[in-house]
Amino acid sequence: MSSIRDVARLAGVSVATVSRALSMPEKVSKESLEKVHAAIAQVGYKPNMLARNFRSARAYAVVVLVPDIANPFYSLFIRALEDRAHQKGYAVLLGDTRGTPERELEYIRRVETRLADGIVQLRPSSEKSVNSVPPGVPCVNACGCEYTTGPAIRIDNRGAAKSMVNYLLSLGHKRIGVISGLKDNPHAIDRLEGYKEAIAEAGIAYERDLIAEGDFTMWSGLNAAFQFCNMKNRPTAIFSMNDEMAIGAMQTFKAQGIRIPEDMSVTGFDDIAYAKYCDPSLTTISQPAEEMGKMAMDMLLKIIEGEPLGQTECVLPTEFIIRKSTAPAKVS
Amino acid sequence: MSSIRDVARLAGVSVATVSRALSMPEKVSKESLEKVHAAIAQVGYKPNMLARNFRSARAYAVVVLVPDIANPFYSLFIRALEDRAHQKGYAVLLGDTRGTPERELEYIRRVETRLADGIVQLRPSSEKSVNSVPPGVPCVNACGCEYTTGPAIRIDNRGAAKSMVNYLLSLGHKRIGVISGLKDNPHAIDRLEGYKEAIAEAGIAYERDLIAEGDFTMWSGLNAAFQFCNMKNRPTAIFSMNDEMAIGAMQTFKAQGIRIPEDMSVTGFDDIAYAKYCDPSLTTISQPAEEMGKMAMDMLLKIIEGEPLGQTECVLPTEFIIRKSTAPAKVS
DNA sequence: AACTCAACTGTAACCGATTACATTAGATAA
DNA sequence: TTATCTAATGTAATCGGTTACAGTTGAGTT
Repeated sequence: MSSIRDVARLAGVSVATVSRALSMPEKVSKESLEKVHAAIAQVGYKPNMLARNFRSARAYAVVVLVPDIANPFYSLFIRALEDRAHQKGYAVLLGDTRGTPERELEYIRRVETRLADGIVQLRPSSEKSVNSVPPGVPCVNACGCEYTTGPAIRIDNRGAAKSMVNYLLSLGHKRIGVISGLKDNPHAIDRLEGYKEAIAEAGIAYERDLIAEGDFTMWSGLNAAFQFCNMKNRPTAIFSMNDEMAIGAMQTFKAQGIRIPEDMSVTGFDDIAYAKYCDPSLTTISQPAEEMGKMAMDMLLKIIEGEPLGQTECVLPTEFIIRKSTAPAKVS
Repeated sequence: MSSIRDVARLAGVSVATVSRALSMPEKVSKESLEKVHAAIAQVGYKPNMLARNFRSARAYAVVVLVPDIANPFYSLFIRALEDRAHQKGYAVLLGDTRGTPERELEYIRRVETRLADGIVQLRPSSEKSVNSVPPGVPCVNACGCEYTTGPAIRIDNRGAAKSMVNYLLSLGHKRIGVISGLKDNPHAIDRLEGYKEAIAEAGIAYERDLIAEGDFTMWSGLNAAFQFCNMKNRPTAIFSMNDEMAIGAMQTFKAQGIRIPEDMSVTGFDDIAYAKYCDPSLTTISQPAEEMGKMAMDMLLKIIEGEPLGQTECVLPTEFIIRKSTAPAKVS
């Protein structure tokens, strides 16, 4: 493999001239430039970026810590993140943690050992979080919650949940079931707050039985729905904390002969691609996944490059999307 | 930031001893080991992996070139790939190409400039492919086609397609429509071959009108289905070349009052998570995405580390999954 | 006592780029 | 003519590890 010295020798110039020809050509005479380019072409020289990065003490790479890349909301976010990173000359190291603290730590260590310059965390980290990112490690939280500390890009989970529940209330629903994420998941906490606020303002008492716990997978939504099917006093609407669980729940309801939306309204959260095409299409909240990905990357790069960031927290607007899975409550 | 020399000075040993204490502790005396570890703890030393990688001329990273990470089949594959890479101490650089040749080239260049040690290509590269990976760049093709050159992990697309069409034929269907990928997509080519073989063996003539072209997105499947709805002599079954298009097509059919599977059987390909939960659940072919991800990584690492690989092409078995979207043809 | 050997340690070269600093040549000004 | 300046170039240090090689020590052998 040819190095800058081979090129210099062949071109009859010094290594400094070759280096300058590549990074600041305006400082090099036309003749030298030509000789250098000819030599580069002749030996097929490709600069060793590993050496360059080592010298500049920058990896030009960032880690994206994600609980599960197969989750469509995350993959949309990551696609936008990668796009922006690429524009800025950074690589994206995929860190699929599968929710295990060890793997999170290993990826955080990658930054400490200089293999990456910073981290975008998609895992919702709360105060209670075990592995907090050590100080000095550039980090941006995306998809965080209200209690997230440090730079963050997020949505108003509580407000969005509240508006969704208010919508169901406005359709005449009085008993509204919830399919939640894991109890200690910060998103689940914030969204449940929104639910509680909405029903409280409508003068409806909070019933613990109406909350079914899932884990954001379709399968868990499918199971959670059974809890409602077998109830003596069944809710007439379900607020699911993401689309996948809502889609799973709709399968269960349909299989049990419960029609959607005639007998049961179902709502989701995220607006994944499939929400539009499932049967019936899903009323949901759209998160600006791509916008969030871009902003998270921009914010992280500012931190890495030592630029001041205007605001450390950025709350992006959500969009309310009404489709066919919701209808007015039947008058009984 | 502390370097190995700081640690050596503090511990009262040489840099070589510190280095050895970390990478081959059995070669270092107990006393030195203790002094070194104490010094490391005291100054909070973290080795600079950028320097290590530079010295060893290895990035310990691989690029995964993927047309679209938001595609659920790809994200499953990548999750398994990342898992294996992580086990072996390699990072995964995400290269979402969005199908543009420039971005493919830029990621290939990352390997040439030593920022990565090899490439796993998910983009189906055929002979005609514009940007072939230059010789000397370790590369494994995953999800390739029959004409893929070089090391490859793939499935028998033609055989799988043929068995699916044979199944539809066995249900009594005579007119079987196809929702294809883009005409020049290698998967689409192989799978169409399988379709043609199956109907030819059943003595059915190939009709160009029965082939609708999509692009593997749900939206394109939705559109393609209209082509069949408006036909005077409608097919009674549709072989879609992936699940997403099949799901899109089912939406169209249902919206047009065509019942599935009573009036129309629909089949998919890939067995993505939604295939099981959509309505009706989809008869499809399951690709071993995770197995493929692992094998692709193993194969690439062998190439990178110069080990001989037994076979350069590995064809993995698919699984035929019958669900509720297919039924016998109505006797007319 | 002299020799051999193993275990451990230290010195310094090395990887391939970048870049501070020194040097040279040629143009311009005094 | 000499001083001054600019543009172009070269020399060599540098980044932080790894590792070849040489050296030291002490135990075991003859």
